[in-house]
Amino acid sequence: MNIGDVANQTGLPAKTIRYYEDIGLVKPLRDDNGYRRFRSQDVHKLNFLGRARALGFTIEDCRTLMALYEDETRASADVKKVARAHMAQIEAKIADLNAMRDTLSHLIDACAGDDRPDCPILQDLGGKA
Amino acid sequence: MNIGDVANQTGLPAKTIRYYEDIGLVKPLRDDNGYRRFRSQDVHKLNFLGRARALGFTIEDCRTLMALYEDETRASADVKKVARAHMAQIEAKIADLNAMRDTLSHLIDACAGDDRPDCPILQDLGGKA
DNA sequence: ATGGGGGTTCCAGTCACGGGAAGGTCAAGA
DNA sequence: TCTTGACCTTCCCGTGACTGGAACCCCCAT
Repeated sequence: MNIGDVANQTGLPAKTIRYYEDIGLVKPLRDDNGYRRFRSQDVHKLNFLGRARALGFTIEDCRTLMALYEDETRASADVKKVARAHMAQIEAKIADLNAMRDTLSHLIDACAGDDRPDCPILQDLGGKA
Repeated sequence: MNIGDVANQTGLPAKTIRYYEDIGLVKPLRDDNGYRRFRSQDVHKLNFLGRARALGFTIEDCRTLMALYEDETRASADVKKVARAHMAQIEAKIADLNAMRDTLSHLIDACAGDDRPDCPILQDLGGKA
């Protein structure tokens, strides 16, 4: 399979696939004309990567997870540890965003949103007073 | 005030303050020795920027908000519009993160986390089967 | 004169790609 | 056979909002 077919199958942009090769996540073969030739195991890896990325894992996490995936003697505890650390990050981010949303929500509610200049949003940003 | 004092007062790193000058958000004066000299209005602006950034507004949003802040003839509707657009982005991100968290949570719960290799997390990433 | 704690500029790196240029390759149709 | 157009290749730059670090200047106290 050429890169375009793989892009179609996996839903990953060709650019992304080339990038993943660049950083050593996949190692497709090469045809005589220089085109990348992807075996089914390459496609499988790319699907794995796509799913892991969709769950928000960093590339480095993906590298780790892939290594565990291919290591038959892994301990599931190691996988779980990576996943838990990642979930902690996600939850921290959610908490941050929720705080922002709450503040913004209050400010937006308090703002008339008409053609007059008075604006509690700007007042707050300007240091309240 | 020199940049270090301003950094202390605003809580912004000196690097960030220089960056903000670079991109034209603040325009401190210069002493003869080349040092930046910040007036109180500069400090005020930087505090404004710090708060806006803490609410997650992009730098471009900050630029817009600052312009509105300094425009006495602004309409609060314009401010509200910016804030609402930003809140929509935040909510979209929260939704994404919640979806990830839910999926991750399930997978983590299903994983024994012991020294055996069987792992539903990797199974899922590998395409379930 | 020396030391230390300011300040300055500029360059490179972050993260995970995306855009676009310049050019090679291939299969199909006129 | 020639040409068209859809592929593919590499390479370099840009993204956002900084952060780290090098190399250097300035000022005050000892």
